[in-house]
Amino acid sequence: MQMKTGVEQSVYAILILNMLPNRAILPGEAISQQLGTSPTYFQKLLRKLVSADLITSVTGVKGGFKLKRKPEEIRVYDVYLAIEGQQSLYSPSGILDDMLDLEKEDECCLLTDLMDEAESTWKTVLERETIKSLYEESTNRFPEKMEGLKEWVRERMVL
Amino acid sequence: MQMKTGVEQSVYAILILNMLPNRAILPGEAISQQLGTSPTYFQKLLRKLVSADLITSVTGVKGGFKLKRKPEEIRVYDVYLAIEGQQSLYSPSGILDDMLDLEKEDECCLLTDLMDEAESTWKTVLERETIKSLYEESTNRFPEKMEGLKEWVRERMVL
DNA sequence: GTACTTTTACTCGGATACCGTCTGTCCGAGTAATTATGG
DNA sequence: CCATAATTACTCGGACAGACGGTATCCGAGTAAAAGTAC
Repeated sequence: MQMKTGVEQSVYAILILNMLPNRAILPGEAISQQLGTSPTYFQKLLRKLVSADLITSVTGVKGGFKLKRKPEEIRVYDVYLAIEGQQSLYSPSGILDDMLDLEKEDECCLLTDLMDEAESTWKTVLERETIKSLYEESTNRFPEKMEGLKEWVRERMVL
Repeated sequence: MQMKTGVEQSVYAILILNMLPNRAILPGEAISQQLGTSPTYFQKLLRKLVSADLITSVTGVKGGFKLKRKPEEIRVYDVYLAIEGQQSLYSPSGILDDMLDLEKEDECCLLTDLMDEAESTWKTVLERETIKSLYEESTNRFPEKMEGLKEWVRERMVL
């Protein structure tokens, strides 16, 4: 039970896209280069983020990606959902129903309520943090390093 | 990112072992039969529960398993730990360190704090519920069915 | 009837195979800006 | 100089290969109760 590595990559990718000036765009390969991940696989992650309406894509020459929402409206949980999907961490298998020989309408899983609640509190924490808050935190901790990254973005962006 | 099915099986297995009278023992195969799972794989789960000090085993003829602790001292989280292991759900990959070109002592992951906190609250919920509380809940909801199961256990137990 | 041996029914733990999912690669198609070409 | 065609640099989405972990099976070894055997 481990979170996919794609979630972390996606968060940082969005953090980079957040450095773009208005209407500017960054090609996917530039981002994957900065992240140091495999370009082809990273493209698949980007498409998931597009499907989830977190970023927009522009096709053709001078194409690329940019944020679709304001950074304060992109929660870490949104990124998680986009990459991992919305299925819950626990899926009951109905063992208890067989053991107790329960009818259809009585079907139950003692653990479901508990697990759902646990996952819900977990989710709540991930909903608190947004790209904006992450961005501010990192610029506070590493102002000059982040400025350098921003500079890099400006060199690679188009439009 | 899905919880292993073994966690649910283990919880129900312990729930069954909780029906044993004092000093009685139940062979692993009887349990797996009741759960309707593959006997060989289920044995591996049982051994994990033994290693985690949740249950004790008796070898030889008339051998089997029984609870090692009182049901109120076995939390769902203990079972989870025994099966899934104690590794955290999120493991940072250090991408940000490379991006910002951080030194060793500055190494950081913006997401670690958040993820750790999320997992912590999740854990807390799983620590609340114990085998005892699950057992009481199920006997309240299905008193006669649970009594039937208890009867089955008495037929299969040894010693 | 007692001491000893054999059988039996379990757990223990390793080796191994299967299978689904995550990771990663490749390719053809679509798209739009840029460049080349022809009049 | 303008219209059109070809090239280029991207995204899109599917097909597919490899790695890894969870699931599942098998087997030999250890253990202790029970059953069998010898005297």
